[in-house]
Amino acid sequence: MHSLVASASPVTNMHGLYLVADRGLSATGPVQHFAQNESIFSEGEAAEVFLKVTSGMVRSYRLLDNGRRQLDAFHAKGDVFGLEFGTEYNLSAEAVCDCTVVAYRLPKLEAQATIHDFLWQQLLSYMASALVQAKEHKKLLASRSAIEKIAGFLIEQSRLHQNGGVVQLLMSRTDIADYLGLTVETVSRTFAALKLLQLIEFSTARDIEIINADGLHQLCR
Amino acid sequence: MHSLVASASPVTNMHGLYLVADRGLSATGPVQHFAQNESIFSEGEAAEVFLKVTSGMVRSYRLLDNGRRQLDAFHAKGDVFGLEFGTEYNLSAEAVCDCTVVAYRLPKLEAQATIHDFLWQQLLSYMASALVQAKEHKKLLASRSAIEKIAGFLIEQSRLHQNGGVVQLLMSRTDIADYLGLTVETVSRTFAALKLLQLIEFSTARDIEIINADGLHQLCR
DNA sequence: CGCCGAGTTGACCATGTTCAAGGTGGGTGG
DNA sequence: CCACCCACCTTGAACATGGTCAACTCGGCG
Repeated sequence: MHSLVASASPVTNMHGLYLVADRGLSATGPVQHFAQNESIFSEGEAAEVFLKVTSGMVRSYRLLDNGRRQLDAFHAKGDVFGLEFGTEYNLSAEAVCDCTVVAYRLPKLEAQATIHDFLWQQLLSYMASALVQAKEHKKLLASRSAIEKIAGFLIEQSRLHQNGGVVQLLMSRTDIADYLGLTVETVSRTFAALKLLQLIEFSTARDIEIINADGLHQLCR
Repeated sequence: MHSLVASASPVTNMHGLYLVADRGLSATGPVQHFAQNESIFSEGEAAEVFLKVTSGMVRSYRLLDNGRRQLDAFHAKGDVFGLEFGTEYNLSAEAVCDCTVVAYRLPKLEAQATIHDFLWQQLLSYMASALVQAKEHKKLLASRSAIEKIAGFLIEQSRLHQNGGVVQLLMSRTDIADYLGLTVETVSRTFAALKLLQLIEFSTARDIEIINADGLHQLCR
């Protein structure tokens, strides 16, 4: 389903909607580079552009009054982020690792009449991708145990960053914790538990080898 | 923000997008009625139409292999649901209480060229609403304690179903539990705790009077 | 070498789940 | 009209899980 939405060639479905890839949008400038942990935009800033990841990974998050941080999403290559429906960004975005992004600007209000069908389709496609991602994330957040969340998270990541059976995690344990609503300690312990169960293997903390994919799937149901 | 998206008159924002209410869609038939707990559609069925609530409330949910149920959303009057980007519904939908809905069908593939701008805007608006709702839901699911979740849930509900300071909950404790990733027992105990803290009051389980709204807001941060 | 951030591990404690039992209220049938 | 039922809600006690606090390891880097 996700691949459908992100597909480069037009595809259709029962509702008759085409979902297409980049057409009708022009970048506002060259590709921008951001160093690890560098801020891309912050909550409350004027949302003048939206962005697409061309390499690396971006996290968008919200800081709560109580000092906790909630990660809303990880954005990998090809993902669009910062597309807002208010005048300001309602999340902050930072580079998870060194990364590059392109910025886009929508046609101005007065030019709205000239927005073409394929641009609407384009926007709709971005929204649909975001919605699918949000639903996946909700599935993880609603799990009742840490082991289900981490198993689900690893499966999610393995779909994106699989290099010959090894999943390259670009984010820190803290990032994972804030994404799943857990603490760093629990994340760490749960990775250890999965290793004990012989479902995964790892020498370095961020290169996870999936030994038993079926077992992982069983956990996250 | 939510009100912006659902607004009946066109509004604009920094990105220059109009978000509009119903235009360009025709219902496939008369308003349909569903009795409490009646199924509207099920996961896996062909997604031939999408629907809008005209009265009452609908829940969409997913059943997991382990027997648990995850509520994806409550849909109140005006909310659109069942708008899929695959050929089948990926959730099931049921009436929370007696309710009425209208069904819509998108123009067929061959007629796609005739989809007008305002229809694209319309669809985009639905997607945006769904995305905003999903983000709110994620905020609740990521909370670390039951009391934060319930407080946030009550605030969410009070924005929809406030009748003179009293929030009318249309759904059961079980529904709330499955929506927040808790057990019925915890939901019940947490309502009792909020009552003890003098933040809410209730004689019947589903008519919740909010005594101290500020206190509730403080809890969910 | 020493520092520092990231990750891990342990012990203790708070919170939520589980299992079990009891209330409560609306609806039905005698 | 009352008695009964059943679904829904509440409450209690024991237990499991994850959070908290603290110490320790590891690897990179000046």
